Amino acid sequence: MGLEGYRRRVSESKRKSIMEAAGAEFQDNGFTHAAMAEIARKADVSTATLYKHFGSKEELFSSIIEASYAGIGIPQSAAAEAKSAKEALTIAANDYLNQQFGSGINALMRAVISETSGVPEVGKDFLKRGVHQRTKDLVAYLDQLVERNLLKPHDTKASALQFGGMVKESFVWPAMFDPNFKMPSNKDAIIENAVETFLARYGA
Amino acid sequence: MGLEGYRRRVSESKRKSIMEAAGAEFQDNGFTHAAMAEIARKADVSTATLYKHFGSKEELFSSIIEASYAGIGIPQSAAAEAKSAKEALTIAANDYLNQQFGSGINALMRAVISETSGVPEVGKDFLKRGVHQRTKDLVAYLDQLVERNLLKPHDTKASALQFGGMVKESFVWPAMFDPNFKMPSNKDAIIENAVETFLARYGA
Amino acid sequence: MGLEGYRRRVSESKRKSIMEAAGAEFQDNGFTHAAMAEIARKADVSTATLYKHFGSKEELFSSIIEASYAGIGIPQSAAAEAKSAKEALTIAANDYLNQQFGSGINALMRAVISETSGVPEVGKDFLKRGVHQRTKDLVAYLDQLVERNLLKPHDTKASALQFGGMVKESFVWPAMFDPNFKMPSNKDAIIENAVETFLARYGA
Amino acid sequence: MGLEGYRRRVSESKRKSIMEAAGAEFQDNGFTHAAMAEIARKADVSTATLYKHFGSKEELFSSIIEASYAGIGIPQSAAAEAKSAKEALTIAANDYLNQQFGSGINALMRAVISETSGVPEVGKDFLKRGVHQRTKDLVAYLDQLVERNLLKPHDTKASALQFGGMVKESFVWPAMFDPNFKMPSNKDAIIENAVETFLARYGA
DNA sequence: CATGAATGAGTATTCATTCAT
DNA sequence: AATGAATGAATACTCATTCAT
Repeated sequence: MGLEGYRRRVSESKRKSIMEAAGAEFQDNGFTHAAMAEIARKADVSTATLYKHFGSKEELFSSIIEASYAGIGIPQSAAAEAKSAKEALTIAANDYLNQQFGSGINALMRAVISETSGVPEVGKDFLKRGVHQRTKDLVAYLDQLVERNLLKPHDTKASALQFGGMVKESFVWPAMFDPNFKMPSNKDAIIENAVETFLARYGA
Repeated sequence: MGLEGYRRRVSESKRKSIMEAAGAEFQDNGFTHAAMAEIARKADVSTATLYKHFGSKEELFSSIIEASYAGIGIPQSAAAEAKSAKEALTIAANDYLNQQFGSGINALMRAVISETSGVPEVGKDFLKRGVHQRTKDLVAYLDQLVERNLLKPHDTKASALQFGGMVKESFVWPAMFDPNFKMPSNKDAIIENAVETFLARYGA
Repeated sequence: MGLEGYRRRVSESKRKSIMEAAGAEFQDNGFTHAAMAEIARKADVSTATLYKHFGSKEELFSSIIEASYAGIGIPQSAAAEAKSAKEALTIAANDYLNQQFGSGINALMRAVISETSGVPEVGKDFLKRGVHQRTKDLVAYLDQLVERNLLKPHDTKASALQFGGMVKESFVWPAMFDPNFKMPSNKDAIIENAVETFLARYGA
Repeated sequence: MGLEGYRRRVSESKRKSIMEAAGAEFQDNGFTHAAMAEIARKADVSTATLYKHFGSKEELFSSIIEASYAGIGIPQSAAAEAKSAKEALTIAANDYLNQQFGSGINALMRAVISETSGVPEVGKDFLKRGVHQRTKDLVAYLDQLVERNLLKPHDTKASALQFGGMVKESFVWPAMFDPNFKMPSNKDAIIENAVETFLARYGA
């Protein structure tokens, strides 16, 4: 019984270090230019071990993408606790951006977009499980605010896209074209401004 | 004299056919997976001729990108002629989307984003001469509307980004992840909704 | 005592299942393309156990080849009991072909031939213990027929090769180049014809 | 016009050296263990040039096989000029063996047999265009001898196989299992013996 | 000026064998 | 004695770019 446990521990540790190495490599070089040998080297395993864990480069990439979804989402409790719609929306925007910029998701998005011509499923999958899922989270978040009468009743599916679009435009979009993009110093002002436009129409 | 003229014409005709071939190839396959040999074949020239005209794949790509900017922009006259801010904004949004989807710019954007890790200049250049330029156009457009008192005086640099973000979110962003993305049937409603949110804050 | 016996039985049973799995794999895929991991999987043992029993792929292959010799040979009694040389030779030819096609020897022969460049000993061994041995059997068989005055006295070492060659030419040789080779419908006629040519010279 | 001619000459010379190198490599190592990089090295070209000439390893192999057929066959004139059936058959057997052993066909046959499990078409093709073709040549040869009344009228399709089988048995068959197989010193006696058995039945 | 054959560097994947438990 | 995870060496094929004519 110690044997199995030992093996599992070792195996999981290797798997983890592979995923870390692969995440870094894919973020740095995109899918096509990432090299399996380099990932193996970074993870300190042989290429054969790499292939034992992940049957192909595509499979490894998918795992990385999938892992990047995990733990993402706006904590819905924030909507319940915020004192005002403005506060709630500011929190949501900041959470979103922190996740986007903190977990290398920007770079992964670029990698996914790169492969979209060649392997459309990857892009569609990402859209569904990543992008759309986050929008749904935001919709639920807004629904709470409506329920608390902090926002007017309205089509939150549409307004969530508007709010998301306004926030992305100044941060995520430029980051797609510039890997060295840094958060602008007036980040808070931009967010506040977007919140105000949103509230001008949907505020209670 | 006549000889030179002949040569120039031949050369320009080759250059043109190369650019057409390259544009198609880059749109179809992205930068990395586009093959110089295939571009030469499509353009009916030798690879050596290709390299006589464009020193490298990157240079050829940049030329394609640059050409894609030309003829792009919202006709500013529309702002002057529109009867209402609503009409003007609706026209602007539609013009933007028609250009984006009609000239293969979506596919080129994906290609640019793909190469951003490897060749950051291309991305920055695109951002500056493509994305930002179009935003500036929109700012000028909004300024006209302010001047005509169809919009409140306000920071049009900020509001242009908000309007652009709301429009892109539902159309351009999904297209980045799905090369087969088609305009949704409720396109007009989405645009109208964005316009209304915009006017809720900035309308005169 | 009981423990040892148990262990031996288990070990022998594993060895047997390994050999069965290996035989099938080598026949299907030849030596080079047979995979040790697949043999282990089929035999339901670990690769390490496989290597405990057979030190290397070559050794395992040799064991398979060796086992394929066992039980092969023309029952010499047939020569004593046959009423005529014709009958005896027909029986010999049929026995030979039944063994060749019935025990997967054709496929193993292909496998041996494949490895002859890389591992010449395997080929030589097969030649000596397989091919030549069967010729010797046939020589002894013919000698009996000579002794019974059903054949003229003659150099049976030479004539055995001639008879074997005539039989192989139409059956074994094509099977070497075609793994799906099926016995032709006129098999009996071909054998009879070979027997007659043989008897034209060596018949009593 | 000199340009095209020059290029063709260079190209053909490269192609020739590739085929020589490939022939040697395939003969030495069989198909699977032959390495494209090694062939390129031997031929003093880059691997890319190799692939310009031959699209894949399989294609290269097929070309080698095909080339090995060319120039093979018994000169039919020998049948017309020989004074006796014995002389004609002896010539035929010797021609056959000289070609078989002189042009590396033995080694190529081993290579073909090796790939038969994995790629059955290669084996079938070889059987049809190599083995069967040579048998047909022999049939035509025998038919001439029948016409000249040096052989009895008979089924030459069947007898050709018998003669071929007797000759192969002592020379080609052992060579399949032993790459270092050398012609035995009593080669002439073996051939003579086969001829005599043949003539015992089919001689005029 | 145009050609296209040649280059060489770069990469995903497989498999016999070993070794810590 | 048995396991199965880990190894590392080996290999076909592609593509941007150059150069002799």
